[in-house]
Amino acid sequence: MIRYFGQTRILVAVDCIIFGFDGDHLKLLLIQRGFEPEAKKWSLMGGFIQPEESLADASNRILKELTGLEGVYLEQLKCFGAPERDPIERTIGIAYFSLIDINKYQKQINDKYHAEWFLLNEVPKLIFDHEEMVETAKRQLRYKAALHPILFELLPEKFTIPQLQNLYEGIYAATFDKRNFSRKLLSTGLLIRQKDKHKENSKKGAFYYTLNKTQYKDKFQSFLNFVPNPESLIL
Amino acid sequence: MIRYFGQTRILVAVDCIIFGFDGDHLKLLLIQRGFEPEAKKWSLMGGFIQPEESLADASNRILKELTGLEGVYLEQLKCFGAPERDPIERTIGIAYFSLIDINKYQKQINDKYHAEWFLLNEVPKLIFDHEEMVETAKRQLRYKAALHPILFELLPEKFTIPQLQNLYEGIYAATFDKRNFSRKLLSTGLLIRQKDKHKENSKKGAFYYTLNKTQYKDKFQSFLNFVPNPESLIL
DNA sequence: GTTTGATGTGGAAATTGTACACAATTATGC
DNA sequence: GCATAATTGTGTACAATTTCCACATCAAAC
Repeated sequence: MIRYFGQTRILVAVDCIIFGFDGDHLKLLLIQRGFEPEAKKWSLMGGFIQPEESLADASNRILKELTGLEGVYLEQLKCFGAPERDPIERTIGIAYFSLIDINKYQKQINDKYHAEWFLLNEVPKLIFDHEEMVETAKRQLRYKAALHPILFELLPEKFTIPQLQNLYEGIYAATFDKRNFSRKLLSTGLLIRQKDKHKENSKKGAFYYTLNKTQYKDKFQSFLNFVPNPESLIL
Repeated sequence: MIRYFGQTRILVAVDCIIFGFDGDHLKLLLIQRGFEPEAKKWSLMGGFIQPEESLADASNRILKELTGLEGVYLEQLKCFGAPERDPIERTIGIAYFSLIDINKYQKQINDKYHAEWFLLNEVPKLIFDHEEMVETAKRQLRYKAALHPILFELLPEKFTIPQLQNLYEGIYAATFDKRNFSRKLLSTGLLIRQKDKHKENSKKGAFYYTLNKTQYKDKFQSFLNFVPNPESLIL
């Protein structure tokens, strides 16, 4: 078999930053690393890419192996390649980020796997450069969510406008006027109002909405400017 | 030396998509590949990453070795990892894209290196998945230029508003109202009007402007909405 | 001094974004 | 059963931004 001569071959890993939303707070899914070095330390979901699999295949496989998740939102984020990022051996790390509805997967994650959800501002120390990856992912999430309806990936099928606002406010650590917020969201045509109400949070109850998936696909690439006064926020 | 056991190590290459603007048209810098396979075929600037260099170092080195360019705008674009993308041996390709002022580097590129500029819509067949890389880079350029003042990286130090508009119109294959365009650009505070005029294109001459670099750094991350009617454009 | 081709500028109308306050609902406790 | 309290849902006035549109200016070339 002919190969390129005189070049160094390197390990390539995929690391997944998995964000979830429990209705109140944004969370990050972490795992205790199962092998040395840094075994038992908290880490992103990661694994080496295999000879015959594409990057997307690898990230989906790793997500499935370590958490059981399948068919969730997964997007390539950035490639990290500092020579010393893994002390054992040079490894290129390709970061993917994923958005999921926590409740949908709560059980399987807790039961079968040793993954655990952490509040986004209570993330423990992570191995290698994983904290930098998380920071990059948070920035990307804030950036993209300001323009595109990406946050619906974090919500259950049925959700309320106050929940949605809660999510946006959490992500930008800001408060938005609810009249303007709901008008803006409704004007996108992305929401379909349901007949029933969510009654846990208030006596009056809040109408459920579902996502209009056709609109979602059509408008995903448009600039929708979900965030008011973006100049005043840190994206 | 301890290493990870039982994992496959892979070649990792960096490929640079280099855009230039000659005052009239957007162009792409290509090189004739110097080794087999596909020697003499047109290719992006690429090379394997070396054991001790970071990804950014590698892309800068490759740019310098193949074109002499240094200190230009360079941004990581995406990682391409289909198993069969290089027929000789599996190689991960990390694409970077770069924006330069053609005229500033015209001589050195032509003299010392075998690189050549192609009109963006007359790009020849490229090796491997390089055409896909170019398409991805074009999309990213259109996306980012709609929001951030990135296109100034393509212009010489002194430029005119009609040149600038020409560039935007080329990138979006659209025409913009020049009154609105110049008002919008001037309102950003990014432009400093010079005393002298560019006289080649008209009898009247057009004022030169330079970039206000302080404003440029400050506002680079803001959403500046350079593009009118973004809904009607393909980004 | 007339022609010509590109440059530079302003104002009206429409749209979008922002600020702001009060009524509706119903479980709860008295 | 009635007042309370917590949360939801909605409208209007004003400001800012975006869009649309047309004419005067300049200087080289003739």
